[in-house]
Amino acid sequence: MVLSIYDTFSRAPKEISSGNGVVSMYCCGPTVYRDAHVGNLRTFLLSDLIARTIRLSGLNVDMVQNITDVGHMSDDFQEDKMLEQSEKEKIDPFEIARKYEERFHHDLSNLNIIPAQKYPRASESIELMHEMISALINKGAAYVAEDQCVYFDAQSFEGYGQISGNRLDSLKPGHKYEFVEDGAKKFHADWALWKTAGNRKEMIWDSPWGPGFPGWHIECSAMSLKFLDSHVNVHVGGIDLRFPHHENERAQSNSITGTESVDLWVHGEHLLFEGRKMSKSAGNVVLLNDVIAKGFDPLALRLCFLENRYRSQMDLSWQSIASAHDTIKRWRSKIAGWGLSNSIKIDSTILAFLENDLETPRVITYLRSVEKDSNLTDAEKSNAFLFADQVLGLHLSRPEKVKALSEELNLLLAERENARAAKNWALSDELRIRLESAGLEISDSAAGQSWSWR
RNA sequence: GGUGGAAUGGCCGAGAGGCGAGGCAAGGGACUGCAAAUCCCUCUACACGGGUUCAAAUCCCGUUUCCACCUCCA
Repeated sequence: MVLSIYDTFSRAPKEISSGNGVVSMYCCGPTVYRDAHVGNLRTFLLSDLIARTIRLSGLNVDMVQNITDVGHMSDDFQEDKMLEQSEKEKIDPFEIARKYEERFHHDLSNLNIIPAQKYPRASESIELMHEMISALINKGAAYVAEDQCVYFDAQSFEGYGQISGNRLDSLKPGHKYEFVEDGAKKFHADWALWKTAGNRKEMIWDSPWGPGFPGWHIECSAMSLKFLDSHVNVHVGGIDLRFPHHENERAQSNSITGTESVDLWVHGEHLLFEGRKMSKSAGNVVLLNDVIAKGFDPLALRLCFLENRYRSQMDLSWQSIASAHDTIKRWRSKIAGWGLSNSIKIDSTILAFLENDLETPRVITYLRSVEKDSNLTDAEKSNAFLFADQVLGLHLSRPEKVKALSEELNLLLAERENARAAKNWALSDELRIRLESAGLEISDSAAGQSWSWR
């Protein structure tokens, strides 16, 4: 068996394909002008789940994720997101890019996401894009307009819109935004491959069409074809990218290769936070660092995502993160008690759930039932959890990290032990409150007082 | 207007023709000096109207509501 995933293009589950036992994957990466929020991270986790499941089935994965550090325009179409942020922070745009790129990798690591093989940067792939744009012009799929920009000719690509279901003739120009007819494009659905510099002074490159900068969609085509040998087995991205980004990417890539360049399009649904879309204006943008700052294990967020289907919108809340945090803690402690084995046996039930369109919610439910099943031995329970954890990635075999206690807390603990020995309950309770507010969890049993970090 | 989804108990959410997931919250109990943690128990739902079927939350038709995308949002 191999993994089947729902394919947006054919609207049905489809088995993943591979060449020589290696599955090529491309995942649309971040635009590094700000921190990734937990919604972005959900999509990045999706590619990790796919890659881990593929590996569990015995195949290899070659994954590429781009870093967009130029060409992604702000909502008003006027300014590059990078330059806008550069203006705000008074830092060079490339420094901005490296800063947020670094933080992006840090977030991935905190979420226990296995790194891709390559993270090519748009700003370092300009030559690649030039080559592709030239090739598209030669094939008659793109044209240089009067405004010195190069546009893709949407009508040249038969089957434009098949991923999203949109049709060129029913796409209304400018429905969402006020449509500004600049006269340069031949058709309203055409998009820019290369934009002329105009007044722009930073982040511009020379090109056969004059100084300028690349459009957003061309980078993914250029990088995916270059670094994955002209064919992508699995393409991953957020649902919002289905149209127009992936539609345009497909048109570009297929025009170059003359074939269907992507086998399987996977889209992750969006995340709401406490019932609302995360947005700056709503003030409910949550970062992984916010989760960590509240004292939660970042992997609690991972568990929250795993408990929901990747294709469903989900509603995240602080309560669900807190609950996931406790669950992971309990599992780690139980697994430590059951004992770890150095050889993990295949659990075909779990594998079947995963290979059937990444049914991680079922895996979690199954694990909860294993946890409670008194007919299973400790070794069997431990094996089920550790097998699943190869994909779940919750570090379930890791003993709870023990932060060193400060001297002050040590003294308080000793003091409380004495108070308990003297049956001075009032003092003992008061000390417990102080210890708990410092983040400790105190438990008393016949064996005496013990503690752990919350 | 076009396109892609969704509607399940106080909340979050799996399930996709038959035997009522699970979690959180709440209430009760065990344990405890009292707690915390843990364990046990309780609480029972599928938007509306038709249809198909022995049987529908699940399939079909219609309605309503919600979300997303519509030309540079993960």
